[in-house]
Amino acid sequence: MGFELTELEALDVWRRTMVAGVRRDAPDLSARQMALLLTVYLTPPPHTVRGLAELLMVSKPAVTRACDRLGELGMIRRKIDDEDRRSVLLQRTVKGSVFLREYGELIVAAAKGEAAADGSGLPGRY
Amino acid sequence: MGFELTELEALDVWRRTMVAGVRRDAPDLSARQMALLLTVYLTPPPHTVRGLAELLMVSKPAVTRACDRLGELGMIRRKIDDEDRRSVLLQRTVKGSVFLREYGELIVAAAKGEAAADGSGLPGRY
DNA sequence: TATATTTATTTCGTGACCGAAACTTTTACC
DNA sequence: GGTAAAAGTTTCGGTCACGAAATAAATATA
Repeated sequence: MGFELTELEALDVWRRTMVAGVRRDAPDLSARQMALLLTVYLTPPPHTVRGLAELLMVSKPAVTRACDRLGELGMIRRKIDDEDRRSVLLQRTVKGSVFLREYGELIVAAAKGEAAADGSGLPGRY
Repeated sequence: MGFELTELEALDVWRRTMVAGVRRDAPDLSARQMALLLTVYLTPPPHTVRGLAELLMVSKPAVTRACDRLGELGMIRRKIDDEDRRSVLLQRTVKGSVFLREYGELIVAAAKGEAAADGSGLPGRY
C-alpha cells in the first residue's frame, strides 16, 4: 500500500502544477508541444523532425507544426544540418530555457506544498 | 546548487511522463481538461462550474466545454444540485478513476526510471 | 547522369477550442 | 407577484491543430 500512497502523492503534485500552469497567463502548450520541448532541452542532441516523430509516435507534419508554434514563441530554433541539408536540427534558445526553468520551479513548488496548503490532503473515496 | 539538481530532476520526470502520455493512444486531454479532472478527483467536493472557473482563472464557458469533453469521455458526470438547481455538481466516475490511476502509475514509473534507462541522464549545457 | 529514396514542409478538409456576448433557468429580494 | 441577480449553457466568429496526401529539396543508388 506504500505504492498507493505514492501514486496519489504524485498525482497531487501533478494537479498543483497543472492548476498553477493553467492559472498563469503564460502560453499554454499542448501535450505534444511540451513533450517535444522537454525532449529537445533534456535529451542529448541531435534532434531531428524524423527522430522526434518516431520518439513521440506522431506524424512528421505534427512535429513540424509543433516546431512552428514553438518557433513563433521563440522557444526553439531550426537549423539546417550542414552534413545533410535535408535534415533540420531543433535547437534550444534562451527564451525556452527560461520558460522551462520557471516550469521546473513550478513543479518543485508544487512538490514542496505537498500535504500542506490548500487543505485537500486526503482525497477521500475512490 | 542542490535546488538546481532538483529542478532538473523534476523536469526530467515531467518529460518522461509527457512523452509516455503522448506515445500511448489514450485520449490526450488539454491542460485545462487535465487540471479540471485532477481537481475534481483530488480535491474535496462540491465542485461547481463557477468554483472551477475561479480556481483555474478561466471563463465559465471554458469550464463548460471542458466538462462537455470530459463527459463525452465518460470521465466526469454532471449532477444538478438539489439544494440550488442553478448549480451543476461535477462528480467522479469509475472510468475517470481508472484513467487517473493509470496516469499516476505513469508518473511513478517515470520517477523510478530517473537517472537510468534511456541514457540521457545528464542534460548537458543550459 | 538518371532514378529512387529520404527529409521536411505544405495543402486540404475537418474537428476542437477560444473569448465575448446573448440566452435560459432558477433563486433572491422588494 | 415582479424585478434583479446568479449559475450554466449556447451561439458566434475566429484561431489552432489534426491526419492524409501531395509537394519540394537533398542525397543515395544504379
